[in-house]
Amino acid sequence: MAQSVTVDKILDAAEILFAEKGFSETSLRMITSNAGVNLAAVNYHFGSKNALIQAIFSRFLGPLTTLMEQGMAEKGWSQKDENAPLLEDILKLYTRSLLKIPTSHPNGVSVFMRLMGLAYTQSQGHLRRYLEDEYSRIFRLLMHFVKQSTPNLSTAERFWRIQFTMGSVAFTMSSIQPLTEILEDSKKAQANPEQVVNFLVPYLLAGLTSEPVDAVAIN
Amino acid sequence: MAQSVTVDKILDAAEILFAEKGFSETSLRMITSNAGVNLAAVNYHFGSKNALIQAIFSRFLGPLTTLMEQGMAEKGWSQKDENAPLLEDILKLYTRSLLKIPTSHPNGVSVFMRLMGLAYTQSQGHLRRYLEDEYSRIFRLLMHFVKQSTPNLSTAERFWRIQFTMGSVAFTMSSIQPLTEILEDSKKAQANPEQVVNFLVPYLLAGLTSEPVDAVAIN
DNA sequence: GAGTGTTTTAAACATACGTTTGGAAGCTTT
DNA sequence: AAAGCTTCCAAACGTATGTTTAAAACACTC
Repeated sequence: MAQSVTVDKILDAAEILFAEKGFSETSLRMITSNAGVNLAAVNYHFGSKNALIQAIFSRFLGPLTTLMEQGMAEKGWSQKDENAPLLEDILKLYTRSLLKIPTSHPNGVSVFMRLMGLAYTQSQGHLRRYLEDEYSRIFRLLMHFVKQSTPNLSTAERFWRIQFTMGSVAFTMSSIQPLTEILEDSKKAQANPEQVVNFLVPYLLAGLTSEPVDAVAIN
Repeated sequence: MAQSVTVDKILDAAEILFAEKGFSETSLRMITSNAGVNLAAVNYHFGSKNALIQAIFSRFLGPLTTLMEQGMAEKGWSQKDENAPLLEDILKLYTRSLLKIPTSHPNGVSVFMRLMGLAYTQSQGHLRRYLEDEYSRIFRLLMHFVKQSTPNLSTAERFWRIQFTMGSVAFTMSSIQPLTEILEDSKKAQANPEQVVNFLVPYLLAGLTSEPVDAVAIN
């Protein structure tokens, strides 16, 4: 199980293919032939296709959560603390952490951004369970801060605004732009991740902090 | 090819299953057994699984585009017109049209909202081609109005803001909430489509109309 | 009610998939 | 260099999939 060359070749190839085509639409034969390894290698090294999918997610979700926890610690955020962080800082913590990963990562940011989006939309039961088991703690913590920093929102409106926000993020991450090729400007708007995040954060912030529709909650 | 009972039973069952599990994850055997028809019925009536998928999309995309074109006509919007419609009205036209469909539709709004989301995220080549062929006209028209009504945005920033917006919409429509079950409040926030749209439109509007990051473009 | 076209049915077909197998090849340790 | 472990490989396995077939059942016209 030690970091073999084959394991990495499989991970690199699978990551790209999954991001391009989705999980069910990508076969082990495509992956192994792209990776230049034997078909049986996946089952030998990972056990199953599902386990491979999970391995791919932990390869970047591990570093991501580490970076975010470090960031929270540096800023002195704590669950106990009464003072809420600024919403803008929460968003920035997330996006900055995301942008920090790829230096060590073979396939660039956009690939696992797209994977992140797939994790939401492809309903793969095993993946959902795995992600909940492994990463729900940091997710809940983040949500705690969001809740703290938006006290003027009703529970329902906050829930939906978070939903909308995650939608933007997840979708933006699908840089493959399935339908949106129709937009004539899609070629002009080059997909430099940092630039995109520059646009994204203010956009989200405006939506999240806009005047509530609901009656203000006591919370 | 006339509207047979079998055809409708297949469409109704397939719609729900596709929305729940995705296209590749739903087999013709699931569909036909849920619909209570013979396995061969799909190929007999539709020709192929892909054709069935397309048929499902035209069943609600047809009415949707009709409603939107009617709405545009009523408001007197025209491609030639110099006066841009309000961004808010564009969004409302879309969401209101969406909410108007289900009266005639067997499976409620949220099902084809979810399908709409799938259309973006599942990259099914044939679907993309089909949607582009059939519905790119109305889509481009809509984008024309959006461009008109946001003259202060640079091409790049407008592109990305539209991208973010479509992400929110597509994702919101996936009401199955894969990962978001983690949000404790997900049960409290009942998914009444009209209420969701009430939250959604102002949220999107705030993001779209917020102060540009880019230098203002001449356009 | 015989004849004609349409729809339904059970069965089979071909193919692609994830997984397993048993032996060969490659290392490392002795 | 033999032994023991790990990794690789070609082949096969079982299963599930979309699709096709040919006959049966049905519906309707004349």
